[in-house]
Amino acid sequence: METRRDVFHAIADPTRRAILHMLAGKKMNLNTVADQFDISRPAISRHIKVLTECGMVIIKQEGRERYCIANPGPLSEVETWMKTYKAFWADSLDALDEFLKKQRIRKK
Amino acid sequence: METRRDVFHAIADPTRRAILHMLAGKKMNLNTVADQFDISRPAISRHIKVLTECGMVIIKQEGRERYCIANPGPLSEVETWMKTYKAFWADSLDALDEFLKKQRIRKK
DNA sequence: TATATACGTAACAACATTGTTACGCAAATC
DNA sequence: GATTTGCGTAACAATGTTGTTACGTATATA
Repeated sequence: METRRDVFHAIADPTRRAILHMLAGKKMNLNTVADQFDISRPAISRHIKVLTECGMVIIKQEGRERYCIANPGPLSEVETWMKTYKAFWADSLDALDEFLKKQRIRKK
Repeated sequence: METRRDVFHAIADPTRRAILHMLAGKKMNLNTVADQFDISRPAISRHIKVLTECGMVIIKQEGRERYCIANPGPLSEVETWMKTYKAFWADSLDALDEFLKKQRIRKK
């Protein structure tokens, strides 16, 4: 049991994915982001904090404004993880296939 | 605030990723999986339940044994999600680039 | 200088997650 | 039939997460 703040954890939350969605293509400041959601600004603030902690969002301070800029970079970790096991999983899929075939036969 | 049991949530936990790692390439029954971890069998049981709920693991009952088979299929959702925003994120990267350039200039 | 704006953050409540032990039940084995 | 094995699950404690309101602080503006 420990606090986990990596990319996998960051993108696990639908609100955070929605925030990333909004930031994709245009930088926005926090209040503009918060206006699009029904939840409070502090809640959004902490979601964005989680995103910055794993590098998915970078904050650009400009006077009293803080622009949020999406950074897909850390997603490569997720991509790598998926790629790494795809070859192994192919074997699993064989086993799964075999299993499903047997099931189909049983149902006949 | 709601219970979320999708692929994103499933792979967010390192223990579950480790379980998927173990299952990649060979089906195993629950006790065999649990033996590899320091945490209790019921805990593993529930992790696997989360994985089955999102389709990442499929259970093949054989007598009193229940083989766990990894299924990478649902990961396509993650892949699709990443691909969808890559084009948009390119723009974000431009903004990020610009920001970093300005920072570099400032530091001179 | 007074005020509005754009945040961060502390303090709290509600709920989710993750672990534990204890128990139950069905399949295999004796 | 009694025991062992493989597993699910209930009940509980500890901790994490996510939301809220209330407040503080720095920057822009009147």
